[in-house]
Amino acid sequence: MREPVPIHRIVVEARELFREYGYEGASMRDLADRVGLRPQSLYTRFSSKESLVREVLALTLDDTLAGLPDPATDWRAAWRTLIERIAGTFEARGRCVGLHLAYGVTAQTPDARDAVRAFFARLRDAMVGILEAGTISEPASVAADTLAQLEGATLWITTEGDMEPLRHAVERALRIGDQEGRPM
Amino acid sequence: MREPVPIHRIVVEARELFREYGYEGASMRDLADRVGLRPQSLYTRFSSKESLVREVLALTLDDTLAGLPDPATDWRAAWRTLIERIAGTFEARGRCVGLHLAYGVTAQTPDARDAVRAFFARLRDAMVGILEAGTISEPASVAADTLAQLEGATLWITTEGDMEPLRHAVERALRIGDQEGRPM
DNA sequence: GTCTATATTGAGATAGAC
DNA sequence: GTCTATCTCAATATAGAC
Repeated sequence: MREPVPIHRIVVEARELFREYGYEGASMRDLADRVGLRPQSLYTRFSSKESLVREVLALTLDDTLAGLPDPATDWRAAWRTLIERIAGTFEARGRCVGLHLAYGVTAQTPDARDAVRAFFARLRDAMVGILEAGTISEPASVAADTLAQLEGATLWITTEGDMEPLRHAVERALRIGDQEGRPM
Repeated sequence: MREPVPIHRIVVEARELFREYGYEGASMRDLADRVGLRPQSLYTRFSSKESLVREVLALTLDDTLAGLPDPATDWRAAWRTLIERIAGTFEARGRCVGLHLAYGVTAQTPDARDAVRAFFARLRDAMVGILEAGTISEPASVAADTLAQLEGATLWITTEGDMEPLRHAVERALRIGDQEGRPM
């Protein structure tokens, strides 16, 4: 009798594969190899490869938002922590699993597509909540723009290993609210 | 005797497939169906699926840069035309084939990876040339940041159909040089 | 929960006729 | 340049024993 592989471990490894290889490029075989199982055994834990997308993004959203400083107490601390968590992952891993999946899921995988949409909507909504606590004007627009700028900067990490655009995006994000009304 | 399929047509269709489905998700079978050939026939025109990446990106770079206004004469016209070409494609197609390939090519496809690197480097260099004609400070940094912001905005087009972040990125790009020294 | 065995499908690619 | 025929491999997924 061997120890069952913890489900959390499987999802973490699936995330690495989706981030690096995308939805189509990641295989159940590769995932099985990483966790020391036969590919068939994964199907007793997950009904399909597609269903893994929701699990991966739920874990990622939790990693990103869990234990943030309370925006009502110190919105700047909450904002800074969130931005640095996102950017920190991009620096460490070189790219964003959510963006790779956003581009990679299609009409053939509607459940995965819905999970991706929900992931980014919730992330943006969390950002909006923080910006509202800081009485930033047009928080929905600022949140979407900020996330887009962080995501876009991963282009240069993945192609050239250049972190500068990401750092610039972080600096712009952290300057939000310094002087309301300043053109961005 | 039937008319041979023009090679340009094959590359254009391959671009559509790579943009929508990524490198792994696009198949030679799908491409053959689109151009009315058997999959095997594609191999008399292209040595491999991987080699299509370079063709697709060469065509895209040409589409993007051909016939731009001369920066030496009117750098703002050149800049505006270039930004609007890039953003126009993103609006029309919903996403960027270069970004999808940047995330999708791996160490297993080194030639494709190199083609992607070269594509973005040349695009950035073209932007740098225009900004230099406008005596914009730190042109390399501004070019990379601008392209990153346009690319990142496609996240919201692909997930929610929201064009606003892209339009904001365009507005920021077109404001470059309005007053040198202004914080971005 | 994991295994062996297997089904099914589709991928990229090559050989040789026309 | 395109075709038919074929090769080889890997993908997702299921059935049933332990």
